[in-house]
Amino acid sequence: MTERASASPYLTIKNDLLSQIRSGQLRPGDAVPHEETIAQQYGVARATVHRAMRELAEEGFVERKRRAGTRVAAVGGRTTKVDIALVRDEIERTGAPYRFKILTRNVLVEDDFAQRILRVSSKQPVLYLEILHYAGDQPYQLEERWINLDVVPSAETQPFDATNPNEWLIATMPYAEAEHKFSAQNATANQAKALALAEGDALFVIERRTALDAKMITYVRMLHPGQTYAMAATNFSLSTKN
Amino acid sequence: MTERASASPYLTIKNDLLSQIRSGQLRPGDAVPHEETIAQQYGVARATVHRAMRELAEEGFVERKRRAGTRVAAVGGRTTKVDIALVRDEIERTGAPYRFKILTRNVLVEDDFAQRILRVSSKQPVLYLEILHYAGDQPYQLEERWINLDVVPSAETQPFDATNPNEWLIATMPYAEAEHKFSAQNATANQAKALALAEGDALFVIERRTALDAKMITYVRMLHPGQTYAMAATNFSLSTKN
DNA sequence: TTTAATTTGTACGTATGTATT
DNA sequence: CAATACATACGTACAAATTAA
Repeated sequence: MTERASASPYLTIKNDLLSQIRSGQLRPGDAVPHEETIAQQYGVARATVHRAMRELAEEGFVERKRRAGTRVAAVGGRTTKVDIALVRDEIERTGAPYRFKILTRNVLVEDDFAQRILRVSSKQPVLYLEILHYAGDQPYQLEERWINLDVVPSAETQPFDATNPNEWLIATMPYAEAEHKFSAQNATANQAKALALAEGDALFVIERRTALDAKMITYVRMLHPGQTYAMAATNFSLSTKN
Repeated sequence: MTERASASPYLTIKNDLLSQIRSGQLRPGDAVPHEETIAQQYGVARATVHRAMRELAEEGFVERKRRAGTRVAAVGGRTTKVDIALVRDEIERTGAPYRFKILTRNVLVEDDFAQRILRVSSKQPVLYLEILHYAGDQPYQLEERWINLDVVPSAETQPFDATNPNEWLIATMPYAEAEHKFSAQNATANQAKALALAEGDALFVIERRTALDAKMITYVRMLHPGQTYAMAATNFSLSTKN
């Protein structure tokens, strides 16, 4: 009930192999026939088979080695993809109106934590912000953000009234590299108050460090009520489209 | 300071474009030259350029439409990859010896929650397990697992003494499809006791539903102390190897 | 509405490079 | 050192989608 309409030959081959792997006809460790062999079976060029196999390898289903050939991968852990959407999109997708409020805003100099996390020297100023994002009247996310003013000096005078800091930063430095971490924390008194929770309630925390050219741009903690928030991982699956 | 040793032409092109996007020479919405144009610039075949562009599109950096051409993607949210390793691997990687203990084991019939979560009818039995995974003497993960005995009847008589249920299931049904969810919860009294925490402490929870051919195989909750556990997301980045 | 032009998407067959046995 | 099987590349061809005339 899965594989239908396999338009292009390379997708047909890819899906056929995937079915065999899933159904257990091909078990982990088993050898997959050579590209040339498969090409002849299907009456296609080797390049076509190659593409199917390359994608299966990228998605972790098979392992390929020159001379040794292709084998079904030993399973082990799983890899999933996670989308970290813009808060605004996330909220608006639920139908609720989005708004945000800046709770705290100040420039830190000689602040130990800021210096360490943004890897700046003691003289360099860092902008610290606390922002609360609402879904309608419900607090949805509390954002704690540090911005390296050495790299983005214009942030210091930005009003952040129409556009929130995250979206402003993205517009300013679109393709910086990001690194994420997920964890769980008990809400501090302050955090609980902002999010309308009780102190100690579990928070789902996303941390992000953003850098460009080895220079840290910003570090942000996004805190969500653990009861209501859950992050779904889109599962690697059968190759439907392309 | 990133692109060096760009072996193959297609990687050279891919990295060059990526640098231009990151540096801001190409901004979101900007048009990228046609494959043919780039091919001539680099003196390569169009297929070579095509591969570079296709991968950039897969990774979300550009958007391509026939006839309309290729443009740098409007940024929006970010996508990261998350590895959910086997507990044993995760623990052994820290250097600590791994062991596990089955705390609870019973067969549920007519259990509302089990029926709903595994989508089974009221007559079908479900195996319920609570397993504690240790890193040395420290409890590392509390696992709550439901197994659909209709699909995997042999689980009922499995001793699970040498191999833990997760690894046994993977060996039995290697390439089932999985769906993950991450969240934060406060520890119940029982959970806290098992994990040597205080009641109410924040837990980082990974939930997984595994299915094969539209039949649910197992549902599992993996609970971790929020203080010590953190999940890192490997960031999509500059195309280094292949 | 139909038709043509453009640009990406896939495929073919061949050739050569490269890691591994 | 040779043989093997994957990895990349070339040039050409045609299909499919989309825009413009």
